[in-house]
Amino acid sequence: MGIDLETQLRSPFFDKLKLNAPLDHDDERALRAIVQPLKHYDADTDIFVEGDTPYAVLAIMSGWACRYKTLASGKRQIVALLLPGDLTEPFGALPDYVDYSLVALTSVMVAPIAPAHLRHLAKNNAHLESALWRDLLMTQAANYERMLSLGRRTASERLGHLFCELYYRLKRVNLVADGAYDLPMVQSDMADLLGLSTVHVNRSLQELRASRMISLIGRRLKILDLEALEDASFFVPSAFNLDRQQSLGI
Amino acid sequence: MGIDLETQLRSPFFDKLKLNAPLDHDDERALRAIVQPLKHYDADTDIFVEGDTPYAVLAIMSGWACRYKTLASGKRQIVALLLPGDLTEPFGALPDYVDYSLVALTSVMVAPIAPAHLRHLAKNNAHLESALWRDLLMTQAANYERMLSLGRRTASERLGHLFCELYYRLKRVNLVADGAYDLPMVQSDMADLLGLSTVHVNRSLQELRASRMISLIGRRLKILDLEALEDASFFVPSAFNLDRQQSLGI
DNA sequence: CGGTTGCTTGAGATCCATCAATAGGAGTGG
DNA sequence: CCACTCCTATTGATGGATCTCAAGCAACCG
Repeated sequence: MGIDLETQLRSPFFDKLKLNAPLDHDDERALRAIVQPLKHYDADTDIFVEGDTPYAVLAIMSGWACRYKTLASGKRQIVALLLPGDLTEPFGALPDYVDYSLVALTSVMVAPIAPAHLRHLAKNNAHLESALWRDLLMTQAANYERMLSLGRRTASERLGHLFCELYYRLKRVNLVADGAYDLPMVQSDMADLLGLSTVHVNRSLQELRASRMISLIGRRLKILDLEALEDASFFVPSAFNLDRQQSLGI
Repeated sequence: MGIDLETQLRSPFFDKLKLNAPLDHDDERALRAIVQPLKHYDADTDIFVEGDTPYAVLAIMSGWACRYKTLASGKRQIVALLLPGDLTEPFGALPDYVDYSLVALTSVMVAPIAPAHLRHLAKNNAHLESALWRDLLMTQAANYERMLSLGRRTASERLGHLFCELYYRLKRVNLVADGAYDLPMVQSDMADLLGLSTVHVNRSLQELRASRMISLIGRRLKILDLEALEDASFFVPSAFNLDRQQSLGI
């Protein structure tokens, strides 16, 4: 219950929930009470792998992680990017075993939470319940958008769309400054996320740079012309912003 | 409360939930009590379209529907197939508006359910709660598999994988007889689902027929060699069967 | 019957993958 | 501080998977 934990929990996870429903200090305290001691994972280490039984739902406190699946042929597909504030699983349940792997893309701090505790909390706190469901719906919406990218967008559209998505998701948790954010992925990661080859990611990246919509130097991505990028990649911000009202559909 | 409604609700939706947790007649009755009058949609009619506010979570009682998104360029991507027993949305929440459309692929009967009622029911019935969450996890698993297909499987692998997926999903609700099931999709639907062109779906279909793994005549698909088809399309049944135990991960 | 819808086939174009090689850091050890 | 290695980014050349365009054909239907 020290300042340390409080500071860390206050950060992205609770902040993001607060965008979904009016939560006050009591809600925050209730949530904090069920968080287990934070855990740390080094970059490029597995959090769990295919076949594991997850020990808790993890709230990402800092750093990036991703969920991926592999084919027997060796091909890899990243199916979700987990950013600060994200939950690794739906808040109310844990599978007995997972059919995918979770890996830390950077050094990561996570807050393990027992889904049974979260469900219990939600049962007695309508605002929190609403916020958690809303978060789940947004995650689903992002999944559908990714399918649309994989199935129907061209390579540079996929890249552009990804950068827009990250822009909005990171802005929600205050990780965007001056239109720029850290992008701790190598090109082969982007390839596995977007269903492309590394070489082609490289070339598409150059297109986006050439048309002056983004700059990517080191691990820093800057969006130079958001509107143009959105148009070019068929990005619709509203597809991610489900939180128009506070109601939860009776 | 007539026999009619009882018979229909007993069918796929409740049956599928029963596979996830031990539910008895009382659970069934409680569930039936919150179902609103069934609604019917003709084939090829919209259930709702982008921008609509959904009036309820719909349990598909019979027939097929699908969720799709479109790009400004006109390209279409089906992001989910909704089969008998499926819920159109996560059981606990409804978005204020949807960024996709829902269309009936065949004549469809749906049971509208208010998520607030479903949540309330779940709060007082641990088995039902468990079954609903488990169902949600399975839906998620199917989504991840679809991403893997779209990103990393070849055309005929995608088709083969789809037929395996449908085989297992339909078997759960007793819609498979003698290794065969009705497939009420035209080739352009499959194309939009798998991120391919209609022409290429046609050609890949011929490959699968030539290798004697399936037969597709009229709207009836028969799996001739399940094992071969699974191997050829990197299908892993366990990726869809999350229901190994009855626990729900504390 | 004419019209529509879905399936099939051919030919050519395009996007993207694969293979292979080079180059630029960043770290490491001597 | 240099030699070495590893990792990532980059570039070129080639091939292949898939798309697009276009046409023909069968089944169905009012």
